[in-house]
Amino acid sequence: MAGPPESGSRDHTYSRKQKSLGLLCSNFLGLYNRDGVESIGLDDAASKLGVERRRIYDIVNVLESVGVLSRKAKNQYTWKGFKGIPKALAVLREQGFRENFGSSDGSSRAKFQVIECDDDTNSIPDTGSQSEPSNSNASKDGNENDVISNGVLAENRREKSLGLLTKNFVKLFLCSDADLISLDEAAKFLLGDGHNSIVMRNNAAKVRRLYDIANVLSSIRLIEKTHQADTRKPAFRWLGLRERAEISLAGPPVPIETRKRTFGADITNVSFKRNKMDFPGGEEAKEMKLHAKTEYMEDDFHTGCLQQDTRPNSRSYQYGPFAPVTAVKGAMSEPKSTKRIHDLESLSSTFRPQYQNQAIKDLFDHYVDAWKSWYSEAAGKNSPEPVS
DNA sequence: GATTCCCGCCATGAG
DNA sequence: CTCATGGCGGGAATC
Repeated sequence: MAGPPESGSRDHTYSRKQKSLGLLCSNFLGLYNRDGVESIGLDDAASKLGVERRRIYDIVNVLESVGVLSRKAKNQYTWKGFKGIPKALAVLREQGFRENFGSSDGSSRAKFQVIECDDDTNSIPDTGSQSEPSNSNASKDGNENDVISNGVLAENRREKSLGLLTKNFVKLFLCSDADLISLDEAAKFLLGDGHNSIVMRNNAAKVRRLYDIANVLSSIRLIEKTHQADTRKPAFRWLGLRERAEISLAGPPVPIETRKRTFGADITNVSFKRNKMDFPGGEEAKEMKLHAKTEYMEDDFHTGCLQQDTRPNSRSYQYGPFAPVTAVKGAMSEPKSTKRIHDLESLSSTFRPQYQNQAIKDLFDHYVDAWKSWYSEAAGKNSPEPVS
């Protein structure tokens, strides 16, 4: 059973792309991105998609970082769908600013929270996500007996790399005005520092993770793989939530591979600095613009919002080289869910207090608004919006 | 030759 | 212990 599933045919067509994470992710979405789905079993996914679990972990980890999923229990994930993305992004953005992502501090060297990696001692004990300032497990020297042996610690332990890497990667886009980041730059930021030195070595090794992440995010269409216009250097372009709707609407199966630069018809692609980003360089390099890009979501909701699988026939996903595509946004034939809107009201008031930032608060209001119109438009669907 | 990145070994952690 | 999770990097397919 090991190895590729020999189809008993002269498969000179064997290609890695047929098994790429991106494609697998697309199939994954095709499988679960439809109404009624609310929980996902890893075994189920693995067997249905015909891959080993290991791969499912990869996908699920990055998807979770973007809010499409969330772990519920062992082997069980809660499906949130694309509608979970906006909130997740807002949170990431806030965190990003809270951290050092957007600071123009002269002596800021502590880039991200973790991930420094060097030759020796890989994987520094992560400082844990900044989920809550509550914990005070200062952990003095010596041995700290277990503190709160319930959950908290576990969560701390979790989130090692792929998930964290994904989050940081996304923050990079959200907290800067750059919509195009080259692979090199991203790697430099996520792996080490701008200091030219050792980093080079592990760089190559870690970059592999970047590819993994990029592939998954690409299939979600949050980003797109391209090249810098002038240089042929590979780069990632942030698409946010807009492209997605259009693509699926006009959505030909887009093989995720032949796309090279198919739709270069971007609107905001007019003039981007030909001189590389301001990332590399000296201390001044870290001056990312603080003006958050707020538009990355607003437009989306007006443009077409998030699409949901609405195929009446529930066509199955495919294993072939073609992405099944997450169907198109059609008309749901369900009665208006006025009730849903009501839920959102309370939902919003439930979440609102969480944000201290006025900006975020406003943003959130915007989402809620968008959600309302979206729901009343799409109606139907009986997934009980998982709170929190 | 350089990029891209799949495969799966095996460390680590939960139960 | 077993099983679930997921670093990590060798090395092969692609460019």
